[in-house]
Amino acid sequence: MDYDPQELEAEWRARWDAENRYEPDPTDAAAPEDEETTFITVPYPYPSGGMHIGHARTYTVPDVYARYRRQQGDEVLFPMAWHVTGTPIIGAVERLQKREESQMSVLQDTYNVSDDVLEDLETPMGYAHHFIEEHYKKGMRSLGLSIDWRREFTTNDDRYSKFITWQYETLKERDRLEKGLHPVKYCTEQENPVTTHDLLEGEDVEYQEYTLIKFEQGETVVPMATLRPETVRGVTNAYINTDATYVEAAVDGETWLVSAEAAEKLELQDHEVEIRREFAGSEVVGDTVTNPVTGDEIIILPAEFVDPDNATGVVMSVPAHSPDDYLALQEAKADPDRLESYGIDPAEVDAIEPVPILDVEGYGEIPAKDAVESAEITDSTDPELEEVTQDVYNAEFHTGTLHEEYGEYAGEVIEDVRDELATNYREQGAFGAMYDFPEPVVSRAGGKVVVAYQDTWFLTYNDEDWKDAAKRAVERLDTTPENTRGEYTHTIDWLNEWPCIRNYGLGTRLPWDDEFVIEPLSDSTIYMAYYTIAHRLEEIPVEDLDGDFFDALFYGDDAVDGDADERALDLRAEWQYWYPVSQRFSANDLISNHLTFFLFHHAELFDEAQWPEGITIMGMGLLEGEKMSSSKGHVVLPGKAIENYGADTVRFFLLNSAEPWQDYDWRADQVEGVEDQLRRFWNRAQELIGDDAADAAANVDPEGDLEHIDRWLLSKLQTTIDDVTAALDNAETRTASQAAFYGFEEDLKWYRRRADLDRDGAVWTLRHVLETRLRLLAPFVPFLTNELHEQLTGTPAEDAPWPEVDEGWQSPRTETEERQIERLADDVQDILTVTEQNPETIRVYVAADWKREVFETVREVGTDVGQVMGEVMQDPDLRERGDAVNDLVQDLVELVRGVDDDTLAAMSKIDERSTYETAVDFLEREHDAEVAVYAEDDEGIDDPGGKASNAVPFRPAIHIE
RNA sequence: GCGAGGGUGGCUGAGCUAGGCCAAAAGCGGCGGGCUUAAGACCCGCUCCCGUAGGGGUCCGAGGGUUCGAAUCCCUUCCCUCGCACCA
Repeated sequence: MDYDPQELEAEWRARWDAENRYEPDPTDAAAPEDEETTFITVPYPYPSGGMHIGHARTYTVPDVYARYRRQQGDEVLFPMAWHVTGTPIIGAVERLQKREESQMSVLQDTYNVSDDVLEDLETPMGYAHHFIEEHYKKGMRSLGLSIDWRREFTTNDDRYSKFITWQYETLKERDRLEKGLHPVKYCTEQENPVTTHDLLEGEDVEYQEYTLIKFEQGETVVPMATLRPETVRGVTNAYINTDATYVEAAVDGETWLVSAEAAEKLELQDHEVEIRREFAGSEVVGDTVTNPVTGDEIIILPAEFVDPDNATGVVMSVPAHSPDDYLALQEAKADPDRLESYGIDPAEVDAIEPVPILDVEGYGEIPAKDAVESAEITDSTDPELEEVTQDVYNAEFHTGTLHEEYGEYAGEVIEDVRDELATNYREQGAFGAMYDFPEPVVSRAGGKVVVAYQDTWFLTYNDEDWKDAAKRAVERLDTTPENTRGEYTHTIDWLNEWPCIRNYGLGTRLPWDDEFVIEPLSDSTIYMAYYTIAHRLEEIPVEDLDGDFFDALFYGDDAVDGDADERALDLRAEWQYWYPVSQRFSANDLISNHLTFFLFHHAELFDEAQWPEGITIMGMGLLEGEKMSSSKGHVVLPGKAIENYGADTVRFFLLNSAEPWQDYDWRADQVEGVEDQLRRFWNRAQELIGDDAADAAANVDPEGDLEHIDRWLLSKLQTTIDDVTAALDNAETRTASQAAFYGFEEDLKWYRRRADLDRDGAVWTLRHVLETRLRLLAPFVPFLTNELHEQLTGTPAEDAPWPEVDEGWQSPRTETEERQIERLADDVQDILTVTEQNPETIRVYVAADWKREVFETVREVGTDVGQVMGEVMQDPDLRERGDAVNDLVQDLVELVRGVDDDTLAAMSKIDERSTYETAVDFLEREHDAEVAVYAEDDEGIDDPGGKASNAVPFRPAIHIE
C-alpha cells in the first residue's frame, strides 16, 4: 500500500466525525473526583482575517498534548471558540466597505475570498463567520485537531454576554472596578477615541507626558513644556513661534499664554479653558518671564523651529544640556539684525551664557557645547545633531548628577530623582503637566489625533491584596518553561489600573453603563469556565441567565437567596468535573497582559482549587526566515500546506522543528524533507505488516529466540519510551518527537547493518518496535500512526495505551557490549580511511588479563592516579612491569573519568573477547575480509604486525593487512 | 533604559539547568562510492586543518577567571531578537 496522505487523512477525519470521537462528557464513575481529567485550552482565535500556518501551530501544540493525555488514560477536554470583541473586525469591515486597496488585497489575494461572498462580509459577524467557517474550522479539522466542537461559541453571543455581565457585576461588588479619567488617543474630527487600527499616520507614536514649567509674566502663566523637568535651573531664555497664533486663556482660574492648538488640547485634558484673546507669537517676543523655581527673569526670543502644535507651543532653552538649544542660541547671537527687528537689544542676547546644572561623565562643564564641538556640528539642520542630542540625553539621564543648588537632590543621578523632583514642584504649583504626541498623528478619517482625557472604568490590578492573590496563583502554577515564572510575578508587580472598556466595538456592554463595551483583554479572563457548560447553556433561555443563575453555577446552592436554579446546579457538576484548567497554551508575549489577567481573575473569582494548574507559552513563527504578514501576502495557508504535504507532515514539522516556546521557521524545503521521512517510515512499516511478516513473528518466542543485537534494539527502545514520556510530560514536543522518530531511526540504521534481517527473530523485533513507535508518535502524526497501527494490530494507535518501559528488556550490559562493537567497527574504519588499503585480514587483540586487573583497580580505587599506582604496585607481578603499568593507569584513569557509574558497572561485567567474537560475521561482511579475534596473552597468537601489546581494556589492538 | 531570550562547524539547529563518552547530535546541502538499463528511492564513507594505523592541532561572539579538565560554571565586553500597556 502506497502512502497517500490525502486519501488516508480524509478517511480518518470521516471516522472521527462519525464517532463524535472527541466529545467527552463527564463519566458516570461513582467518584468523578478520582478520575483523571485534563482540561486543555488555548486562546480562542480572533477571526479578523484568515488562518495561516502560524495559527496552525498554535492550535496543534495543545492538540498533541491532548492526544498524549488521552493515551495516558485521561478524560481530555480540548474546546475552541471565537474571540470577536473589540474593534479590529469592525475596522476590517469598514475598510472592506470602502474597498480600500490594501484590505481588498488581503481578502482576495491572501485569503482567496471570492467576489460572490464579499457582500456577506460587510457586517462584522458576517465577516467573522466567514473566517471562522471557511478558514479556521476547516483548517483545524484538516489538521486533525481533537476539538469538542459542541462547545463552540463567539464572544458576541447573547449567552456569553450574560456570563461576562455576571463576571463584571461580581467584580464591581468586590470593588475591583473603579471609575476615573484616563488619557486616550482622540480624533478631533470624529470627536471620538481611536485605536491604533484607526490611524493613518503615526501608528507607532506613543504619547508622552510633558512637564509644564509655569513661567510667569505678571499674573499670566506661560507654561513651557519639557520632558526634562530637572533642567529647570538651566533655563536661559524661551522661544516662541513668531508667526503662530497664541491665546490668552483662563485655564482652571489662572491666566495662561499658550498656542491656540494647546488651548484645545488642554480643554480635552479636563481643564476649564476659556479663550479671551488671540494674537501672533511675535507680540510677546522680547518680553521677559520669571522662572518659578529660581525667580530669574529670562527673555522670550523669536524662533521658527517652535511647533505651536506640540505641547504648549512655548519652549524653554537649556543651552548647557541641549545641543539643539546650544546651536539655536549661537544662531540667535549671530543675527543681531533679526533681533533688532523684534526690538530686542542684541547685547542682551549676547550676554546669555549656558548655565550647567549637572555633571556628567565623558563631557566637560557644558555637555551640549562639548558634544556639538566634538561632532563639528555648526548648523541646526545637520542630521547628525539628532544623534548627538540623543547621546547627551542618555548620558545625562543615566549618569548625570545634579549640582549643589538642587538642595536635597544635589549629587543624585537624574534617573533616580526626575519623577520625584517633578512631582514635588507640581505639588507646590510651580509645574503642571499635559499629554501630547512628539510627532503628528492622523486618523483614517483624516482628523488630527490628540490626547484627551476620558471617563473610564478600570480594573484595579494595583490593589495590593489582589496582587498577593495573583502571586499565590503563580506560586502554585506549573510554568513551562520554568524560567517564565519570574515574568508573571514581574508583571503582577508592575501592573497598574487597567482601563477595561471602550467606547465602541463588538462585545458585552458594561452592565451599569451601557455606552461602554468591555474590551477584549478584559472579557477573556475566565471564559475557560464557560467552555465546560457552553453546549448545555443553549437549552436555557437567555433571559434566565441572570446573576443568581451564575452565582449558583459557580458558587453553589448557598450563594443565592432562596432556591437555586436546578439547571444551574446541574451545570455546576460539569463545571466542577472539568475545572480547573490543567494546561493553558498561549503566546509568550501575552504574559504581560492576558495570561496575568487570567491569573488575577481566577484568583479573585474562584477558590484555589479552581486556579489554573499550568501555562505553557509558545514562540513566534517565521516564514522562510521572515515575519509572516497577511497584508504583504507573506503567509502560508494551512489548507494549501495540507494539500501539498498532508496534515501529518504539517503537524510533524511544526511540532518537531522547535519546542513550543521557541520560535520556529516554516521552510518549504525542510517541510518537504519531513514528508520524505514520513513516506520512508510508511514504506518500511509496510514491509512488516503483511501476513508473511505476521506469520514469521508468530513463530518467535521472544524469551529464547532473540539474539544479542535484537535485545540491544529492544533495550534502546525502552530508553526511548522513557525519554519520550518525560519530554511530553513537560510539553517538549520537539525532544519527544525527535527521540521517537529521528533518534530511534539512528538505532534502527545500526540494527539493519548489524543484524541478519531475514531471521524470524528480527521480524518479531522490528514489529514490536514499530508498534511501540506508532503509539509514541500517535500524538504527533495521528493519521499515519492510526492507519499503520490498525493494519498491524487491528486497533488504531490512539486507542492503544501509551507504552510503558518494560524493565525486562532494559540491559545496560547489552548496550555497553554493543557500544564496544560499534567502537571497534569505527576504529577499523578509521584505519582503513587513513591507510587507504583494501583489507584481507583484520586481527583484533583483546588486552591481557593483567591489564584488565589494573582496570578493575582503577574502577574500585577511583581516578586518583597516585592512589591507583599505590594500590597496583602492591602486586609484585605488576611492579615488575614498571612504566608499562604507569602508562596503562594513565590511560585507564582517562577512560574511567569519562564514563558514568552505571556504564562503568556494566563494563566490568562484560567479556570483551566473546563480545567481539559475536561481531566477526558482521565485520567480515562489512569489509569482505577475514576477521580473527585473539587475546594479547594467548599462547598461539598470530601477531605479524607486533600490535598486540598495544591493547588496552575496552580498546583492543588492531592489525590490518 | 527596563524585562526576557539568544550568539555553536556551509545553512538550520541540539548540547549548554546536573563541567569530562564533545571535533561537538540530527536534518539540509556538498563530495566520493555501491545498487540500478537509467533516474528516483535506498545503502556506505567523507565533509575545520594536518596525518599511509585507530592519532595530533585548532575550535563553540570577544577577553579574562575557576578547575586536573569548560561550548557547558563565574566576571567583563560586543552584537542580535522580542515585549514595555489601553493593540489584539
